[in-house]
Amino acid sequence: MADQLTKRDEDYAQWYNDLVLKADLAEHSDVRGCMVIKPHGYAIWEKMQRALDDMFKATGHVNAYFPLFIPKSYLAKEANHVEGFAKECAVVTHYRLKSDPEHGVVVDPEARLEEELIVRPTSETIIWNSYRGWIKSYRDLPLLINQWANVVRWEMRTRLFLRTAEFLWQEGHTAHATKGEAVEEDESMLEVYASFAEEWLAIPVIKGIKTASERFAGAEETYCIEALMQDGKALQAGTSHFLGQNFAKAFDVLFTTKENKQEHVWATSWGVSTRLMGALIMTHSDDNGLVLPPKLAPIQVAVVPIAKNAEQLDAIRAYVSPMLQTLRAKGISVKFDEDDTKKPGWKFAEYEFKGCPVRIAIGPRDMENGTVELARRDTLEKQVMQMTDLAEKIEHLLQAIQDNLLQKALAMREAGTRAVDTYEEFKVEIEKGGFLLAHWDGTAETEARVKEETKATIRCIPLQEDAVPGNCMVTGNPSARRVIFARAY
RNA sequence: CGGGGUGUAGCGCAGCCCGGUUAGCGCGCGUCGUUCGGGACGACGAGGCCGGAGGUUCGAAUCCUCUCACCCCGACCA
Repeated sequence: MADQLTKRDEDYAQWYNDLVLKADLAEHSDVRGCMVIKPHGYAIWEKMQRALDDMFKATGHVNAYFPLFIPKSYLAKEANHVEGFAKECAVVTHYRLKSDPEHGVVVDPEARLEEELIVRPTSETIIWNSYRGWIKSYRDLPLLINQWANVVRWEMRTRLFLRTAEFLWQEGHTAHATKGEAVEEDESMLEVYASFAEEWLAIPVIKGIKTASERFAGAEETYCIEALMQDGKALQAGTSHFLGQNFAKAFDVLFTTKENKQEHVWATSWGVSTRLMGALIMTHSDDNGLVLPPKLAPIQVAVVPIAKNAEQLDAIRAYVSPMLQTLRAKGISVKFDEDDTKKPGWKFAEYEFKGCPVRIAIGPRDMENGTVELARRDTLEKQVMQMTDLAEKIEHLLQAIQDNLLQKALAMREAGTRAVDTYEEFKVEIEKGGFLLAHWDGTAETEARVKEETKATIRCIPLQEDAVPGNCMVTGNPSARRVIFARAY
């Protein structure tokens, strides 16, 4: 892995950006830090949304929608929360424009809002303000709500999908009668994210908890899934926060227990964003462009006819149409690309850029032989195949590609994960990228020092039950278990 | 907010130092023809207030002043 990575490392950002553009997923907007998600990119996101939404529904959650604007006073109610987000909030101060002879259209100074509105960077505050009115009794609990929305965080520097000023996400906000139930919800949603990442995105992830310094602003515990990208950097792919009673207290959300006592409810919030698109792109792509797991590919099979004229095209269409019908009947999305303004070679390259898992080419030669030429995107292998039972073979092939991508990504992560025991060794190894498993004394001081000196952060304290005690690589003090260090996006 | 850089056709750039024909090139775009099993080729064509304002000069993309915008490196971050 190391070789493969260092090749790309220096201009990985450029490589990534070019790839997003070539694959026609998204582009930078003229609006500062914002992104235009193009149809191909959005189609992938929609597939993710649908899959996740089904998983949320299956675990008892329902969708709702809350306002984009948050009164400043709401945001301020939870001290840690506002402190964490204050530096990156877009603020609405006026509600009207007026025309001005000299400057065209200007903000009407008369129309200043009495209380500024914050464009939501996340929705805990506005949601908990509503929950106060919804939760009165233990009979109202648990409250399990998800929202699909956009949020705005005024980031200094942005990168397509990975960090944009506005991004799309889902945020779940739940309320529970007991701490145990809330923690259980956090863990179960983390599990949903982890299995979604592996089964759909074909990205293996490590489940863990964040250290205090990496924790969500306002949370008592932050659970996360962490993935390793091809350039050796880590990416936080999803989070699930145990909010304790912090928001219930800040917003006076009390319920009556069976014993007729008043208690604050326990809260969780959890989310994944369009950043998953970035994870998807960085995990599987190669130098020929995007590589999509079949389950998320808007077009799973592209069929390219090779015809010199309209008659040949008609013949090819007749030749393949039974197979196309069989594929479609199996729920496989197929595109028969008869655009005659593009040449076959152009289309081959284009479908590769866009990550289409399976491509089929059919020309006169195939019609004579009863064959097609089939190319798979993950391995770039091409083979001539008989038409017999082709639809079944393709169905299995799509599954095989899905599995292969996960295995490849897993192998990459395993190759990039190693244990280090001394800080000297750590400093050398961190330059090569990857996940470094090392002992840590549990203090914020040590964590900050490592970050300062090596740019590596503790990605998470893994949840796996394989804790072996040792001594901190920096201070030599006792450590309960190895944690995962990496440089991160 | 610090430190660097760039603004010339839809995109990517050259020209600027050393002022002087009608401002170029590649990609893309349009028409026609030949092509079509891995991003075809030829011919013709369309497209520019050279980021903006002021100045110097007979003459400014080019020199000077101011201004605006964007990009990169830091601080911040899902």
